[in-house]
Amino acid sequence: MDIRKYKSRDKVLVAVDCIIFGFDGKQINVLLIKRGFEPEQGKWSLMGGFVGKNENVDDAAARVLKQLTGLADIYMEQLYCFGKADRDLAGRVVSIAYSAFINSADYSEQISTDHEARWFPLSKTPSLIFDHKQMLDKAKKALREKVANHPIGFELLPFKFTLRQLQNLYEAIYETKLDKRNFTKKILSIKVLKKLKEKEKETSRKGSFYYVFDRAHYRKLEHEGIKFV
Amino acid sequence: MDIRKYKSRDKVLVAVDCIIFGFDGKQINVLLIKRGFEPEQGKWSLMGGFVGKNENVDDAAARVLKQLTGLADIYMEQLYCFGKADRDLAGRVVSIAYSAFINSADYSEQISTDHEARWFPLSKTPSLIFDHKQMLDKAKKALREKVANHPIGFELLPFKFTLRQLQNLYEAIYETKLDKRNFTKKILSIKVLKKLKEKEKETSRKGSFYYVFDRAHYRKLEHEGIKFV
DNA sequence: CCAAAAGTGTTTCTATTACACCCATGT
DNA sequence: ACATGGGTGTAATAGAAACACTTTTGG
Repeated sequence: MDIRKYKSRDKVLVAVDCIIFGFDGKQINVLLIKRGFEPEQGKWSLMGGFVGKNENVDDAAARVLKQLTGLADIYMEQLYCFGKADRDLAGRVVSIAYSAFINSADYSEQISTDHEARWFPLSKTPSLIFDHKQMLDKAKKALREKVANHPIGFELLPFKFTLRQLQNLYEAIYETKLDKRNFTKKILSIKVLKKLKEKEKETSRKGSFYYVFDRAHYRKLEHEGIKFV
Repeated sequence: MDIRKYKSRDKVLVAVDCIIFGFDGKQINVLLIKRGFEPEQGKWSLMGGFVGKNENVDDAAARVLKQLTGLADIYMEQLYCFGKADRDLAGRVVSIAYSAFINSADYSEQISTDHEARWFPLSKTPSLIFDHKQMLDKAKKALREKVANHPIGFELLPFKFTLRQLQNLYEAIYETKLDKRNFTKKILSIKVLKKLKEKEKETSRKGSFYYVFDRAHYRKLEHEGIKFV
Protein backbone atom coordinates (compact mmCIF):
# COMPACT_ATOMS: atom_id res chain seq x y z
CA MET A 1 0.00 0.00 0.00
CA ASP A 2 1.71 3.08 -1.22
CA ILE A 3 -0.34 6.04 -0.20
CA ARG A 4 2.51 8.48 -0.24
CA LYS A 5 4.72 8.96 -3.20
CA TYR A 6 6.92 11.94 -3.48
CA LYS A 7 7.10 12.26 -7.25
CA SER A 8 3.92 13.20 -8.99
CA ARG A 9 2.40 14.72 -5.89
CA ASP A 10 0.89 18.20 -6.03
CA LYS A 11 3.11 21.01 -4.87
CA VAL A 12 1.53 24.15 -3.57
CA LEU A 13 2.57 27.61 -2.50
CA VAL A 14 3.19 27.96 1.22
CA ALA A 15 2.92 31.38 2.79
CA VAL A 16 3.30 32.91 6.23
CA ASP A 17 1.19 35.68 7.71
CA CYS A 18 2.15 37.60 10.82
CA ILE A 19 -0.20 39.02 13.41
CA ILE A 20 1.71 41.56 15.48
CA PHE A 21 0.02 42.81 18.62
CA GLY A 22 1.16 45.95 20.32
CA PHE A 23 0.11 47.70 23.49
CA ASP A 24 0.40 51.47 23.87
CA GLY A 25 -0.48 51.73 27.54
CA LYS A 26 -4.17 52.11 26.82
CA GLN A 27 -5.26 49.64 24.20
CA ILE A 28 -4.17 46.67 22.17
CA ASN A 29 -3.26 47.38 18.59
CA VAL A 30 -2.53 45.21 15.63
CA LEU A 31 -0.08 45.94 12.86
CA LEU A 32 -1.51 45.91 9.32
CA ILE A 33 -0.07 46.74 5.96
CA LYS A 34 -1.41 48.00 2.64
CA ARG A 35 -1.05 45.16 0.23
CA GLY A 36 1.31 46.12 -2.59
CA PHE A 37 0.35 43.71 -5.33
CA GLU A 38 -2.57 42.01 -7.01
CA PRO A 39 -4.97 40.54 -6.21
CA GLU A 40 -6.53 42.83 -3.61
CA GLN A 41 -3.80 45.44 -4.04
CA GLY A 42 -4.31 48.45 -1.81
CA LYS A 43 -6.41 46.63 0.76
CA TRP A 44 -5.32 46.06 4.33
CA SER A 45 -3.69 42.80 5.14
CA LEU A 46 -1.49 41.03 7.63
CA MET A 47 2.22 40.94 6.91
CA GLY A 48 2.59 38.03 4.57
CA GLY A 49 4.99 36.39 2.16
CA PHE A 50 5.96 33.09 0.65
CA VAL A 51 8.14 30.42 2.14
CA GLY A 52 11.26 29.62 0.11
CA LYS A 53 12.11 26.15 -1.05
CA ASN A 54 14.94 25.72 1.44
CA GLU A 55 13.70 27.98 4.14
CA ASN A 56 12.30 26.88 7.50
CA VAL A 57 8.76 28.13 7.86
CA ASP A 58 9.66 29.83 11.15
CA ASP A 59 12.51 31.64 9.43
CA ALA A 60 10.24 32.75 6.63
CA ALA A 61 7.95 34.39 9.16
CA ALA A 62 10.84 36.31 10.69
CA ARG A 63 12.17 37.33 7.28
CA VAL A 64 8.80 38.55 6.04
CA LEU A 65 8.22 40.56 9.19
CA LYS A 66 11.65 42.15 8.85
CA GLN A 67 11.14 43.00 5.19
CA LEU A 68 7.72 44.52 5.66
CA THR A 69 8.15 46.36 8.93
CA GLY A 70 11.81 46.50 9.84
CA LEU A 71 11.13 44.55 13.00
CA ALA A 72 13.83 42.02 13.85
CA ASP A 73 14.48 39.71 16.77
CA ILE A 74 10.84 39.53 17.71
CA TYR A 75 9.71 36.32 19.29
CA MET A 76 6.95 34.93 17.10
CA GLU A 77 4.87 31.92 17.79
CA GLN A 78 3.05 29.77 15.33
CA LEU A 79 -0.67 30.25 15.57
CA TYR A 80 -2.35 27.99 13.05
CA CYS A 81 -2.18 26.69 9.53
CA PHE A 82 -4.93 27.97 7.27
CA GLY A 83 -5.39 25.42 4.55
CA LYS A 84 -8.69 25.89 2.76
CA ALA A 85 -8.22 25.23 -0.95
CA ASP A 86 -9.94 28.46 -1.98
CA ARG A 87 -8.66 30.80 0.71
CA ASP A 88 -6.48 32.85 -1.67
CA LEU A 89 -8.18 34.35 -4.71
CA ALA A 90 -5.14 33.96 -6.93
CA GLY A 91 -4.46 30.27 -6.49
CA ARG A 92 -3.72 27.55 -4.00
CA VAL A 93 -1.81 28.91 -1.05
CA VAL A 94 -1.52 27.24 2.32
CA SER A 95 -0.73 29.86 4.92
CA ILE A 96 0.85 29.44 8.30
CA ALA A 97 -0.05 32.26 10.66
CA TYR A 98 2.33 33.54 13.32
CA SER A 99 1.73 36.00 16.08
CA ALA A 100 3.93 38.19 18.19
CA PHE A 101 3.58 40.61 21.07
CA ILE A 102 5.52 43.83 21.35
CA ASN A 103 5.06 47.17 23.02
CA SER A 104 4.07 49.53 20.30
CA ALA A 105 5.72 52.56 21.85
CA ASP A 106 9.21 51.16 21.38
CA TYR A 107 8.69 50.40 17.74
CA SER A 108 6.02 52.66 16.33
CA GLU A 109 8.11 55.47 14.77
CA GLN A 110 10.46 53.01 13.17
CA ILE A 111 7.57 51.17 11.64
CA SER A 112 5.34 53.88 10.36
CA THR A 113 8.04 56.03 8.82
CA ASP A 114 10.03 53.38 7.00
CA HIS A 115 7.21 51.14 5.91
CA GLU A 116 3.63 50.98 4.83
CA ALA A 117 2.58 49.31 8.07
CA ARG A 118 0.20 50.94 10.54
CA TRP A 119 -1.15 50.19 13.98
CA PHE A 120 -4.90 49.75 14.36
CA PRO A 121 -6.74 49.47 17.66
CA LEU A 122 -8.36 46.06 17.84
CA SER A 123 -11.77 47.68 17.99
CA LYS A 124 -11.16 49.62 14.78
CA THR A 125 -9.56 47.25 12.34
CA PRO A 126 -10.45 47.80 8.69
CA SER A 127 -11.74 44.96 6.58
CA LEU A 128 -8.98 42.57 5.63
CA ILE A 129 -8.22 40.45 2.60
CA PHE A 130 -8.91 36.74 2.23
CA ASP A 131 -9.23 34.96 5.57
CA HIS A 132 -7.08 37.43 7.46
CA LYS A 133 -9.95 38.49 9.67
CA GLN A 134 -10.29 34.87 10.74
CA MET A 135 -6.59 34.74 11.45
CA LEU A 136 -6.84 37.86 13.56
CA ASP A 137 -9.82 36.50 15.47
CA LYS A 138 -8.00 33.29 16.18
CA ALA A 139 -4.96 35.22 17.34
CA LYS A 140 -7.07 37.32 19.70
CA LYS A 141 -8.57 34.23 21.22
CA ALA A 142 -5.16 32.61 21.56
CA LEU A 143 -3.82 35.76 23.21
CA ARG A 144 -6.52 35.60 25.87
CA GLU A 145 -5.90 31.95 26.56
CA LYS A 146 -2.17 32.25 26.53
CA VAL A 147 -1.76 35.33 28.64
CA ALA A 148 -3.44 33.68 31.63
CA ASN A 149 -0.70 31.09 32.03
CA HIS A 150 2.32 32.55 30.32
CA PRO A 151 4.26 35.72 30.97
CA ILE A 152 3.65 37.20 27.56
CA GLY A 153 1.96 40.19 29.09
CA PHE A 154 5.44 41.49 29.74
CA GLU A 155 6.34 41.31 26.06
CA LEU A 156 3.66 43.87 25.44
CA LEU A 157 4.98 46.31 28.01
CA PRO A 158 8.15 48.39 28.02
CA PHE A 159 11.10 46.98 29.93
CA LYS A 160 10.06 48.87 33.04
CA PHE A 161 6.42 49.47 33.76
CA THR A 162 4.08 50.46 36.55
CA LEU A 163 1.52 48.18 38.13
CA ARG A 164 -1.16 50.42 36.70
CA GLN A 165 0.17 49.82 33.19
CA LEU A 166 0.21 46.10 33.75
CA GLN A 167 -3.32 46.20 35.04
CA ASN A 168 -4.43 48.30 32.06
CA LEU A 169 -2.97 45.65 29.81
CA TYR A 170 -4.90 42.80 31.40
CA GLU A 171 -8.01 44.91 31.39
CA ALA A 172 -7.56 45.58 27.69
CA ILE A 173 -6.98 41.94 26.86
CA TYR A 174 -10.00 40.70 28.79
CA GLU A 175 -12.14 43.76 28.19
CA THR A 176 -13.00 44.02 31.83
CA LYS A 177 -12.23 46.00 34.96
CA LEU A 178 -10.08 44.58 37.74
CA ASP A 179 -9.87 45.60 41.37
CA LYS A 180 -6.62 47.45 41.95
CA ARG A 181 -5.93 45.94 45.38
CA ASN A 182 -6.69 42.39 44.39
CA PHE A 183 -4.67 42.75 41.23
CA THR A 184 -1.63 44.12 43.06
CA LYS A 185 -1.84 41.44 45.70
CA LYS A 186 -2.07 38.63 43.21
CA ILE A 187 0.56 39.75 40.76
CA LEU A 188 3.07 40.46 43.52
CA SER A 189 2.36 37.12 45.17
CA ILE A 190 3.72 35.36 42.09
CA LYS A 191 7.10 36.90 42.90
CA VAL A 192 8.24 37.51 39.37
CA LEU A 193 8.23 41.30 39.53
CA LYS A 194 11.12 43.35 40.83
CA LYS A 195 10.32 46.78 42.18
CA LEU A 196 12.70 49.51 41.10
CA LYS A 197 13.58 52.59 43.16
CA GLU A 198 12.73 54.77 40.20
CA LYS A 199 9.29 56.27 39.75
CA GLU A 200 7.23 57.08 36.71
CA LYS A 201 6.15 60.73 37.07
CA GLU A 202 4.16 61.43 33.93
CA THR A 203 0.74 60.34 34.97
CA SER A 204 0.55 61.45 38.58
CA ARG A 205 1.95 63.94 41.05
CA LYS A 206 2.89 61.27 43.47
CA GLY A 207 4.56 59.10 40.91
CA SER A 208 4.39 55.36 40.81
CA PHE A 209 7.14 52.83 41.11
CA TYR A 210 8.48 51.03 38.11
CA TYR A 211 8.71 47.26 38.08
CA VAL A 212 10.60 44.87 35.84
CA PHE A 213 9.80 41.30 34.99
CA ASP A 214 12.30 38.97 36.64
CA ARG A 215 12.84 36.52 33.81
CA ALA A 216 15.50 34.51 35.62
CA HIS A 217 13.30 33.92 38.61
CA TYR A 218 10.37 33.09 36.39
CA ARG A 219 12.36 30.32 34.70
CA LYS A 220 12.78 28.70 38.09
CA LEU A 221 9.07 28.72 38.83
CA GLU A 222 7.92 28.03 35.31
CA HIS A 223 7.32 24.31 35.61
CA GLU A 224 4.92 24.78 38.53
CA GLY A 225 2.24 26.17 36.28
CA ILE A 226 1.82 29.80 37.24
CA LYS A 227 -1.51 31.52 36.76
CA PHE A 228 -1.15 35.20 35.90
CA VAL A 229 -4.83 35.97 35.88
CA MET B 1 7.22 47.06 -2.88
CA ASP B 2 6.27 43.72 -4.22
CA ILE B 3 7.33 41.12 -1.71
CA ARG B 4 4.80 38.56 -2.76
CA LYS B 5 4.44 37.42 -6.31
CA TYR B 6 2.56 34.32 -7.11
CA LYS B 7 4.38 33.29 -10.26
CA SER B 8 7.94 32.21 -9.81
CA ARG B 9 7.53 31.38 -6.16
CA ASP B 10 8.68 28.05 -4.82
CA LYS B 11 6.04 25.41 -4.51
CA VAL B 12 6.51 22.65 -1.98
CA LEU B 13 4.88 19.41 -0.97
CA VAL B 14 2.38 19.75 1.84
CA ALA B 15 1.59 16.71 3.95
CA VAL B 16 -0.62 15.85 6.87
CA ASP B 17 0.25 13.54 9.76
CA CYS B 18 -2.31 12.19 12.20
CA ILE B 19 -1.75 11.43 15.86
CA ILE B 20 -4.57 9.20 17.05
CA PHE B 21 -4.87 8.68 20.79
CA GLY B 22 -6.88 5.84 22.21
CA PHE B 23 -7.74 4.77 25.73
CA ASP B 24 -8.34 1.14 26.62
CA GLY B 25 -9.54 1.65 30.19
CA LYS B 26 -6.06 1.39 31.62
CA GLN B 27 -3.64 3.38 29.54
CA ILE B 28 -3.37 5.84 26.71
CA ASN B 29 -2.28 4.39 23.38
CA VAL B 30 -1.25 5.93 20.12
CA LEU B 31 -1.90 4.52 16.68
CA LEU B 32 1.17 3.97 14.50
CA ILE B 33 1.70 2.45 11.12
CA LYS B 34 4.52 0.66 9.35
CA ARG B 35 5.62 2.95 6.61
CA GLY B 36 5.06 1.34 3.21
CA PHE B 37 7.44 3.23 0.96
CA GLU B 38 10.88 4.77 0.81
CA PRO B 39 12.58 6.51 2.43
CA GLU B 40 12.41 4.86 5.85
CA GLN B 41 10.21 2.03 4.58
CA GLY B 42 9.30 -0.46 7.28
CA LYS B 43 9.83 1.97 10.16
CA TRP B 44 7.04 3.11 12.41
CA SER B 45 5.39 6.38 11.60
CA LEU B 46 2.29 8.44 12.15
CA MET B 47 -0.45 8.16 9.57
CA GLY B 48 0.60 10.55 6.87
CA GLY B 49 -0.09 11.56 3.30
CA PHE B 50 0.05 14.47 0.90
CA VAL B 51 -2.44 17.26 0.46
CA GLY B 52 -3.96 17.47 -3.00
CA LYS B 53 -3.88 20.63 -5.08
CA ASN B 54 -7.56 21.35 -4.62
CA GLU B 55 -8.06 19.71 -1.28
CA ASN B 56 -8.59 21.49 2.01
CA VAL B 57 -5.85 20.54 4.43
CA ASP B 58 -8.44 19.44 7.01
CA ASP B 59 -10.05 17.18 4.42
CA ALA B 60 -6.71 15.68 3.51
CA ALA B 61 -6.18 14.68 7.13
CA ALA B 62 -9.55 12.92 7.25
CA ARG B 63 -8.92 11.19 3.93
CA VAL B 64 -5.48 9.96 4.92
CA LEU B 65 -6.74 8.61 8.20
CA LYS B 66 -9.55 6.79 6.42
CA GLN B 67 -7.21 5.31 3.84
CA LEU B 68 -4.65 4.09 6.32
CA THR B 69 -6.84 2.89 9.16
CA GLY B 70 -10.42 2.69 8.00
CA LEU B 71 -11.43 5.23 10.61
CA ALA B 72 -14.03 7.71 9.40
CA ASP B 73 -16.00 10.51 11.02
CA ILE B 74 -13.40 11.04 13.67
CA TYR B 75 -13.11 14.56 14.97
CA MET B 76 -9.55 15.69 14.35
CA GLU B 77 -8.01 18.88 15.43
CA GLN B 78 -5.07 20.67 13.94
CA LEU B 79 -2.06 20.48 16.20
CA TYR B 80 0.83 22.30 14.58
CA CYS B 81 2.60 22.88 11.32
CA PHE B 82 6.07 21.35 11.15
CA GLY B 83 8.04 23.37 8.67
CA LYS B 84 11.76 22.74 9.00
CA ALA B 85 13.33 22.66 5.56
CA ASP B 86 15.16 19.41 6.24
CA ARG B 87 12.54 17.55 8.24
CA ASP B 88 11.83 14.97 5.52
CA LEU B 89 14.80 13.02 4.18
CA ALA B 90 13.40 12.80 0.66
CA GLY B 91 12.79 16.45 -0.04
CA ARG B 92 11.01 19.54 1.09
CA VAL B 93 7.75 18.67 2.79
CA VAL B 94 5.83 20.93 5.10
CA SER B 95 3.66 18.82 7.35
CA ILE B 96 0.54 19.79 9.22
CA ALA B 97 -0.08 17.53 12.19
CA TYR B 98 -3.58 16.64 13.38
CA SER B 99 -4.65 14.78 16.46
CA ALA B 100 -7.74 12.88 17.47
CA PHE B 101 -9.08 11.04 20.50
CA ILE B 102 -11.01 7.81 20.34
CA ASN B 103 -11.65 4.87 22.61
CA SER B 104 -9.46 2.12 21.33
CA ALA B 105 -11.82 -0.70 22.32
CA ASP B 106 -14.47 0.38 19.82
CA TYR B 107 -12.07 0.47 16.93
CA SER B 108 -9.19 -1.83 17.61
CA GLU B 109 -10.25 -5.00 15.74
CA GLN B 110 -11.28 -3.04 12.70
CA ILE B 111 -7.96 -1.30 12.62
CA SER B 112 -5.49 -4.06 13.24
CA THR B 113 -7.08 -6.61 10.95
CA ASP B 114 -7.70 -4.46 7.91
CA HIS B 115 -4.64 -2.33 8.06
CA GLU B 116 -1.03 -2.13 9.04
CA ALA B 117 -1.78 0.14 11.96
CA ARG B 118 -1.14 -0.82 15.57
CA TRP B 119 -1.79 0.63 18.99
CA PHE B 120 1.21 1.37 21.21
CA PRO B 121 1.04 2.40 24.85
CA LEU B 122 2.48 5.88 25.21
CA SER B 123 5.21 4.54 27.44
CA LYS B 124 6.30 1.99 24.84
CA THR B 125 6.34 3.76 21.52
CA PRO B 126 9.00 2.56 19.08
CA SER B 127 11.34 5.04 17.47
CA LEU B 128 9.63 7.01 14.76
CA ILE B 129 10.69 8.45 11.43
CA PHE B 130 11.65 12.05 10.77
CA ASP B 131 10.24 14.45 13.36
CA HIS B 132 7.29 12.26 14.27
CA LYS B 133 8.51 11.84 17.82
CA GLN B 134 8.42 15.60 18.17
CA MET B 135 4.90 15.63 16.79
CA LEU B 136 3.84 13.00 19.27
CA ASP B 137 5.41 14.88 22.16
CA LYS B 138 3.66 18.05 21.16
CA ALA B 139 0.38 16.18 20.89
CA LYS B 140 0.81 14.71 24.36
CA LYS B 141 1.42 18.12 25.80
CA ALA B 142 -1.58 19.55 23.95
CA LEU B 143 -3.74 16.69 25.22
CA ARG B 144 -2.88 17.54 28.82
CA GLU B 145 -3.59 21.20 28.33
CA LYS B 146 -6.75 20.66 26.40
CA VAL B 147 -8.36 17.99 28.52
CA ALA B 148 -8.50 20.27 31.55
CA ASN B 149 -10.92 22.68 29.91
CA HIS B 150 -12.61 20.70 27.19
CA PRO B 151 -14.74 17.58 27.33
CA ILE B 152 -12.44 15.53 25.14
CA GLY B 153 -11.95 13.02 27.90
CA PHE B 154 -15.29 11.60 26.84
CA GLU B 155 -14.09 11.04 23.29
CA LEU B 156 -11.59 8.61 24.71
CA LEU B 157 -14.16 6.60 26.63
CA PRO B 158 -16.92 4.32 25.39
CA PHE B 159 -20.40 5.78 25.14
CA LYS B 160 -21.22 4.59 28.65
CA PHE B 161 -18.53 4.43 31.26
CA THR B 162 -18.06 4.19 35.01
CA LEU B 163 -16.67 6.92 37.21
CA ARG B 164 -13.70 4.66 37.86
CA GLN B 165 -12.94 4.48 34.15
CA LEU B 166 -13.18 8.23 33.85
CA GLN B 167 -10.86 8.66 36.80
CA ASN B 168 -8.43 6.12 35.33
CA LEU B 169 -8.36 8.18 32.18
CA TYR B 170 -7.48 11.41 33.93
CA GLU B 171 -4.91 9.59 35.99
CA ALA B 172 -3.35 8.20 32.83
CA ILE B 173 -3.27 11.57 31.12
CA TYR B 174 -1.70 13.36 34.05
CA GLU B 175 0.32 10.42 35.29
CA THR B 176 -0.88 10.94 38.81
CA LYS B 177 -3.28 9.52 41.37
CA LEU B 178 -6.50 11.29 42.24
CA ASP B 179 -8.63 10.99 45.33
CA LYS B 180 -11.78 9.03 44.49
CA ARG B 181 -14.09 11.09 46.68
CA ASN B 182 -12.83 14.44 45.53
CA PHE B 183 -12.89 13.33 41.93
CA THR B 184 -16.47 12.09 42.12
CA LYS B 185 -17.60 15.22 43.88
CA LYS B 186 -16.01 17.50 41.36
CA ILE B 187 -16.98 15.73 38.18
CA LEU B 188 -20.59 15.35 39.29
CA SER B 189 -20.75 18.98 40.36
CA ILE B 190 -20.21 20.01 36.73
CA LYS B 191 -23.55 18.39 35.93
CA VAL B 192 -22.65 17.04 32.53
CA LEU B 193 -22.87 13.36 33.44
CA LYS B 194 -26.08 11.36 33.41
CA LYS B 195 -26.24 8.31 35.65
CA LEU B 196 -27.78 5.24 34.06
CA LYS B 197 -29.68 2.54 35.93
CA GLU B 198 -27.46 -0.08 34.40
CA LYS B 199 -24.36 -1.36 36.15
CA GLU B 200 -21.03 -2.55 34.89
CA LYS B 201 -20.39 -5.97 36.49
CA GLU B 202 -17.06 -7.05 35.07
CA THR B 203 -14.68 -5.48 37.48
CA SER B 204 -16.44 -5.88 40.81
CA ARG B 205 -18.98 -8.01 42.62
CA LYS B 206 -20.96 -5.03 43.64
CA GLY B 207 -21.01 -3.50 40.19
CA SER B 208 -20.70 0.20 39.41
CA PHE B 209 -23.15 2.46 37.68
CA TYR B 210 -22.63 3.56 34.12
CA TYR B 211 -22.70 7.22 33.21
CA VAL B 212 -23.02 8.97 29.88
CA PHE B 213 -21.78 12.36 28.87
CA ASP B 214 -24.68 14.77 28.42
CA ARG B 215 -23.56 16.61 25.31
CA ALA B 216 -26.69 18.69 24.99
CA HIS B 217 -26.40 20.00 28.50
CA TYR B 218 -22.71 20.65 28.05
CA ARG B 219 -23.40 22.88 25.06
CA LYS B 220 -25.50 25.08 27.31
CA LEU B 221 -22.75 25.47 29.89
CA GLU B 222 -19.88 25.60 27.44
CA HIS B 223 -19.39 29.34 27.28
CA GLU B 224 -18.94 29.61 31.03
CA GLY B 225 -15.51 28.03 30.87
CA ILE B 226 -15.81 24.70 32.61
CA LYS B 227 -12.81 23.19 34.33
CA PHE B 228 -12.77 19.42 34.15
CA VAL B 229 -9.67 18.91 36.25
C1' DC C 1 -17.72 -15.32 55.44
C1' DC C 2 -14.37 -13.03 52.91
C1' DA C 3 -12.13 -10.54 49.22
C1' DA C 4 -12.55 -6.75 46.11
C1' DA C 5 -14.16 -2.72 44.36
C1' DA C 6 -18.04 0.86 44.97
C1' DG C 7 -19.88 4.50 47.26
C1' DT C 8 -20.08 8.31 50.27
C1' DG C 9 -19.14 13.50 54.14
C1' DT C 10 -16.67 16.43 56.90
C1' DT C 11 -12.94 19.33 58.03
C1' DT C 12 -9.03 22.15 56.83
C1' DC C 13 -6.81 25.11 54.12
C1' DT C 14 -6.11 28.08 50.31
C1' DA C 15 -7.48 31.29 46.86
C1' DT C 16 -10.76 34.70 45.31
C1' DT C 17 -13.74 38.39 45.87
C1' DA C 18 -15.65 42.54 47.74
C1' DC C 19 -14.87 46.71 49.59
C1' DA C 20 -12.75 52.40 51.16
C1' DC C 21 -9.54 55.29 52.93
C1' DC C 22 -5.10 57.82 53.43
C1' DC C 23 -0.71 59.40 50.96
C1' DA C 24 2.42 62.21 48.24
C1' DT C 25 2.97 65.80 45.25
C1' DG C 26 2.73 69.67 41.62
C1' DT C 27 0.18 73.40 40.73
C1' DA D 1 -5.39 73.87 49.74
C1' DC D 2 -6.75 70.79 46.55
C1' DA D 3 -7.02 67.67 42.80
C1' DT D 4 -4.97 63.56 40.96
C1' DG D 5 -3.59 59.07 40.82
C1' DG D 6 -0.79 55.80 44.07
C1' DG D 7 -0.74 52.71 47.57
C1' DT D 8 -2.51 49.60 51.03
C1' DG D 9 -5.64 45.59 54.62
C1' DT D 10 -9.39 42.86 56.20
C1' DA D 11 -13.44 40.06 56.24
C1' DA D 12 -16.50 36.80 53.70
C1' DT D 13 -16.96 33.25 50.48
C1' DA D 14 -15.91 29.56 47.39
C1' DG D 15 -13.10 25.97 45.84
C1' DA D 16 -9.49 22.44 46.58
C1' DA D 17 -7.34 19.03 49.34
C1' DA D 18 -6.91 15.71 52.97
C1' DC D 19 -8.75 11.97 55.00
C1' DA D 20 -11.49 6.30 56.22
C1' DC D 21 -15.18 3.69 56.77
C1' DT D 22 -19.44 1.06 55.20
C1' DT D 23 -21.81 -1.47 51.38
C1' DT D 24 -22.54 -5.06 48.10
C1' DT D 25 -22.11 -9.54 46.33
C1' DG D 26 -19.92 -13.64 43.81
C1' DG D 27 -17.28 -17.21 45.04
